[in-house]
Amino acid sequence: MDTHSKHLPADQRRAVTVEAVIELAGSQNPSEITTAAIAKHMNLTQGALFRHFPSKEAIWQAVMEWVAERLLDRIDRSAQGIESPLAAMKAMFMTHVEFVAEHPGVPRMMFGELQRAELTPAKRMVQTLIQRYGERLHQLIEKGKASGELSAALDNEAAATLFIGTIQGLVMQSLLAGDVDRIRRDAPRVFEIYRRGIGSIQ
Amino acid sequence: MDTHSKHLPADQRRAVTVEAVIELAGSQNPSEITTAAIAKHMNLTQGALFRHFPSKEAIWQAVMEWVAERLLDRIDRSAQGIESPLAAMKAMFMTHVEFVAEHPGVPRMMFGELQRAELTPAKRMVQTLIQRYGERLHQLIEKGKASGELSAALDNEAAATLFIGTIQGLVMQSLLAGDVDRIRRDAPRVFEIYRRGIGSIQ
DNA sequence: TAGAAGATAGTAATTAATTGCTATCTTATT
DNA sequence: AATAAGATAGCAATTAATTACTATCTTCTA
Repeated sequence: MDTHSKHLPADQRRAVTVEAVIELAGSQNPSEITTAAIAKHMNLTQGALFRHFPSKEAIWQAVMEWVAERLLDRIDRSAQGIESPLAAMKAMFMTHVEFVAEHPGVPRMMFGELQRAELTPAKRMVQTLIQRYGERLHQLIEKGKASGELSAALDNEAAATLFIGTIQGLVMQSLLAGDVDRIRRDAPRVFEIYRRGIGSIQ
Repeated sequence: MDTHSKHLPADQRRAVTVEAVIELAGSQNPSEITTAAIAKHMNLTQGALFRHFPSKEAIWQAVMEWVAERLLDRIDRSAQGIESPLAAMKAMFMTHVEFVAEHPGVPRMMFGELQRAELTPAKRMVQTLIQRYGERLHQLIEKGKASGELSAALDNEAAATLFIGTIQGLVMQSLLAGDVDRIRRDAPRVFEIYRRGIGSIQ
């Protein structure tokens, strides 16, 4: 890779663009990322971006597709082959946290996208991502109840909400502290409380 | 209120402005609220706003001051006189949730402000608000450990992070569902899991 | 296989629209 | 009448998108 030719095939250029946005979102407010900033970060002129995307909105959609694909794939693989539902949930949690620590702009972009009044393609993508995420959680929770690892009286929806909220809380703390690595350090400690909250035994 | 006179004293006009922003943030992306939209929502011309605020940044600072003042006051009063630390925490939680349900734009503005790269006055205000919020939590947690209501092995910081994250998760769910009232309905269910997570007994 | 022809990708400059802010004039209140 | 508050109109800067032109790569034919 890194052929020093400035000309890249369209699909590669699109991939580089997505990566550029995700990198930028790690260090600045996602809603303030301009097409000029994106282009500059990838050593391209602003106008050239529109050779590969019809609009800025389309860029954001591509970014969210990238996120949804990668995140779901990674959490699926992390839980695979783990017999205990609780252990699988912890693996999912840690993998998600690792993903977020690698790409701190991602959760902030997602939250920002959800805020939009209009139902943009990117927002719809975030919605289906979280929906699919929730399906994974519900399956594990049900399995956990059946195996007795999770409290039989557990409220499934609330447990799923709190699972995701826990990560959101970690993101918020890292924003407060201005320290991304804090997420990795705090994640196991916070999950331990969550685990006690949903588990059947102490 | 609602004196139909168009001329308002400066302090009242500032108060109305803050309320307008908070209302708008409840139904649209806070980062996309323009001074023109604020003015329109309060039946004023855009330029007139700058008679009362030196800059847009100053408006946001005023909003955050309003939020910090009200929120801290309400959670303080809600916990006052409650002997049990756990019960006090629940009261705080429910009061906070009620505040958020009344002003759904508030948590989204706060999160959005934390994302900014620059340290704006509004961002600084959010930081101190959350810091003070954390102090309240730490006190209650310590008291809860002493009284035996909370697990002695509980990780204070993690418990505080999760407390706020829990609310953030509820906000996210309401954004997904496009239904603010959902927050009120889900809050007790989610808190119950949190309570199990930090409590000493089942 | 050489090279013309076409397709693809990039540049630089420009445009239309938006936005925060200001200067000037008008109206209302006390 | 004096002053505070608001309306109107406009400026300067920013931003997404477009356009005319150029550079580079690919493919097909002689």
